[in-house]
Amino acid sequence: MKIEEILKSTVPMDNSKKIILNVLYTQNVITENFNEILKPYEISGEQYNVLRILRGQKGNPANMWTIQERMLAKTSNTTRLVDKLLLKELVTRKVCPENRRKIEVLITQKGLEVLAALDPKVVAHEQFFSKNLNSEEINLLNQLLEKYRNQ
Amino acid sequence: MKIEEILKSTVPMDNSKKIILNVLYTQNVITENFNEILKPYEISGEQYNVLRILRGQKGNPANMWTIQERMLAKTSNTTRLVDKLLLKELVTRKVCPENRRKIEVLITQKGLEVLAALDPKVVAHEQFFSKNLNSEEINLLNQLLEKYRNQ
DNA sequence: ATTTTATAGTTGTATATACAAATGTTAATT
DNA sequence: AATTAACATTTGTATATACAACTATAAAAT
Repeated sequence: MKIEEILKSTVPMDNSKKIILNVLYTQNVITENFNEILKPYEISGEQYNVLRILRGQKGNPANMWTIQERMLAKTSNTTRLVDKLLLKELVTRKVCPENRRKIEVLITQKGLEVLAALDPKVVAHEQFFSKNLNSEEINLLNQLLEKYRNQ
Repeated sequence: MKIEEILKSTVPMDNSKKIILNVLYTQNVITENFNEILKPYEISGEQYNVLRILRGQKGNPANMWTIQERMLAKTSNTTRLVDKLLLKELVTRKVCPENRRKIEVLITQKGLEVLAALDPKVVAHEQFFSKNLNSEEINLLNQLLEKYRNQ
């Protein structure tokens, strides 16, 4: 469905505006769909993101700055996201002995199990949308988005 | 910059995952940039969205459902967005005389002035990113995004 | 006419986001 | 050694988002 129909626009839209609206709306569709997957596990998208970063550390602890740096939304509050994950016992947190300003965050076995349960659903989610495009179009879309946001 | 570099991914990513991350990250970049434009006017992106919908009504009042329907994020709470706009005297709100369940929301002169002041900045914002693409690529990107999210 | 169902919007609560200020620690400067 | 600056994280506050429950009104069914 075209973006003008979705937003019930009465006037024709500039293509530059259309891209903005298409990106924002597509993000909404992806995120809503993904939140449905996460709902049974009672974690938010950003909390999932933190868990993925921690698993990617392969046993090494991550400090707050490392997590922040690898997150999609750089402005989100890592301390409080980790707080929530701690309450659910999906991560551990301790002060770094070498540098007491730093915090060492690690994913727990329980956290790894949640991710493992989610893995196939996440892959299915990724393919749910991209199945509408052939592999050439998928590459092209990635390239165009990367080119688009280059300032 | 490629999405893997931005998120400092250590492992190569599936192209389907890349699209998701590219869309989410591009949305973040666009939104952060746009929030900078709105900041001096002390309205949020969603509040701006409501004002645009109301201006598009060309003097006719919009009820809550109409506004909701035309918003990007369908889940946002229209009542409270309108509350905020009312406090700033950018809109008026009254009960519809024909159907007392409905609310008639109208943009005020002050609201129209805020939009008029923003108009050139919004156009510049739209072109700031799309200038990286030629008109053919712009069309293609719109088409691919629309095709991508078709379920 | 009364009850039921549908519609339109509001309110409550928990969580998330944005941004500035504050805290504690380490490193650099005088 | 004491002061200043830089760094890493936390806390406070206002606003926004998600989602369910609630209220009020109108329309439909009995």
